Amino acid sequence: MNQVPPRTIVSRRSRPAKSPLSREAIVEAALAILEQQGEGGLSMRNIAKRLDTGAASLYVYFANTDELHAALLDHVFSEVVLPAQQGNWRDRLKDLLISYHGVLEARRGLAQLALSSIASGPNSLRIWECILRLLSEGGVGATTAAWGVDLLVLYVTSIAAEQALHTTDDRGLTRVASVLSAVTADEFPHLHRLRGDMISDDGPNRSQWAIDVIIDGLSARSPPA
Amino acid sequence: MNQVPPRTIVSRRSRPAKSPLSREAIVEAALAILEQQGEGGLSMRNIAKRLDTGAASLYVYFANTDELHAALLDHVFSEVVLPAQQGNWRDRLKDLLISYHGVLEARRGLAQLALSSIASGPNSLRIWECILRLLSEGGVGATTAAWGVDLLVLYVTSIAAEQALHTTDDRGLTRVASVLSAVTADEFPHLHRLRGDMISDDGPNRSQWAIDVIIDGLSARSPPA
DNA sequence: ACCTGAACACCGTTCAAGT
DNA sequence: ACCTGAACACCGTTCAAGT
Repeated sequence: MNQVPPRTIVSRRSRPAKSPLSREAIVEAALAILEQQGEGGLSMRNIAKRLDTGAASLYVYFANTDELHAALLDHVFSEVVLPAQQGNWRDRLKDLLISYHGVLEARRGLAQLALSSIASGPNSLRIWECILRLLSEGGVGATTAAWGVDLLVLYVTSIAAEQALHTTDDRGLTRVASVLSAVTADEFPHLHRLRGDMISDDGPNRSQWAIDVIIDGLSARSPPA
Repeated sequence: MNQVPPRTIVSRRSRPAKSPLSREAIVEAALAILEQQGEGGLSMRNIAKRLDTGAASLYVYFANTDELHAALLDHVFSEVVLPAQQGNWRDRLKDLLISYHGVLEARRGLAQLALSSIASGPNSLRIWECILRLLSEGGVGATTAAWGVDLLVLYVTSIAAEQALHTTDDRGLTRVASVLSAVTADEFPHLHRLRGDMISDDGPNRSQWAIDVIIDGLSARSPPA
C-alpha cells in the first residue's frame, strides 16, 4: 500500500519526453521516415524535425549525409540471415542472397540508397565473410571469390533497385511498356516478338532466376588469367 | 563587288550570339557540364546558366529533371557500337557490352545517372534489339533472352557505376580499404586472407571478367520454369 | 561536450507577365 | 508559342552563441 500509483497525467502527454540524441536514435528516426515517406524524405532537416530539433544537431553525430546513410544501411543489414552450416554451398549462397535481396526490398527506397552508398560497416563485413566462405567451400578460386563478393552484392542490390524503380515509379515501367508496345515488327523484330516477356513477372521468380544465373556463371568460371 | 564583307566585329564578340533553345541544345549543354563538373553540376539552374537563361526556360522542352536525364542518356547511347554481323555470337555480345560499358565509363557521373533513370529512348531500343538478336542467335530461350536483356544492361551499368564510385570518391575505396586492412584473421578469416584481392585491379580486366561471368551463366541456363 | 537558430549558398518547379 | 523574373518550398552545411 506504500506504492504511489503512477501519475497518468505524465504518460498521457501527447508528445513523449524528448529522448536524448544518439547515433542510434537518429538512425531509428531515419528508418521510420524511409518507411513512411520513401527516399525523398530522408533529408537532414526532415530527420531532425522528427527528433524535435534542427538539422545542425545531427552533425554532432554524423559528419555528413553520406555517413548517416551508411549507418542506416548497416543497421538494416543486421536483418540479413546468414545460412546455417549444413547443406549444399550453392543453396546456402542462394539463400543468403535472397535474404539480402528481401531486406533491400522490404523498405521503400532502401535499394536505391544502397546503390549510391558504399557500405563497409560491421554487418557488411559479416555478409562479405560469409559469401567468401561459401564460395571457397564451393571450390571457387581465391581471386574469383574475392571479385565475386563485390559482384554478387552489387548485382543483387541492382536487381532490387530496378524492381523498386518499376513498382514505385508509375512513370517508369509504364513508359517502357508503352514504348515497347509501340515497337513495330519491321524495325525491331526481336523486340516486337518478345515484348510481352520483357515486362512480365517482375517478382520473386525473376530475382531468384537472376541469382541463379550469376551463381552458375561464377561456378563455371576459372580464376581470371 | 556588290558584296558587303562581313563585319568581323560581330564574330569577335567574346560571347557567341545566344543560340536558340532546343532539346538538342539543352542536352548538349548538360553533357558539357557533366564532363566538366560531374553529376553534381547537372541541375536545371546550372544547365540554364550555361545557356544564358533561367531554369524556367528548360521546362518548355522537358517536363522535369527525369525527362532531361533520360534524353541525356539516350543521347550518349548513340555512341554504343553495335557489333558487325559476322562472327561468334558470344564474342559479339561481349563486344557490345564492353562498348556500352566504355560509354558509361567515359563520362564522369554518367553511370550513376544511368542507374537512377529508366532509359527507353530510340538508342536504348536499338541496343535491346541487338542483344535480343545475339541471344536468340545463341540459342538462348525466348523468356531467358527477354529477361536477359534487362539483366545484362543493368549489370554492366552497375559495374560501371561501382567503378566510378571507387575512382571518383576518394572516400569510398579508401574507407573500404582501411576497414579491410583492419580486419583480424580471428574474426574474419576469409576476408583477412583475401583482402588484397578484393581491392586489386579495378580496371578493364575486372569488368571484362564480370561480363564473361554473366554470359556464361546466361548461356548455361535453360528457360525458367 | 552537446545543442541550436540563423545564415549561406544552393535546389526543382510554378506562374503571371511579357514577346 | 516561346521565354522569363520572381516566388515558393525546399535542400546540406557551417558557425557563433548558448548550456
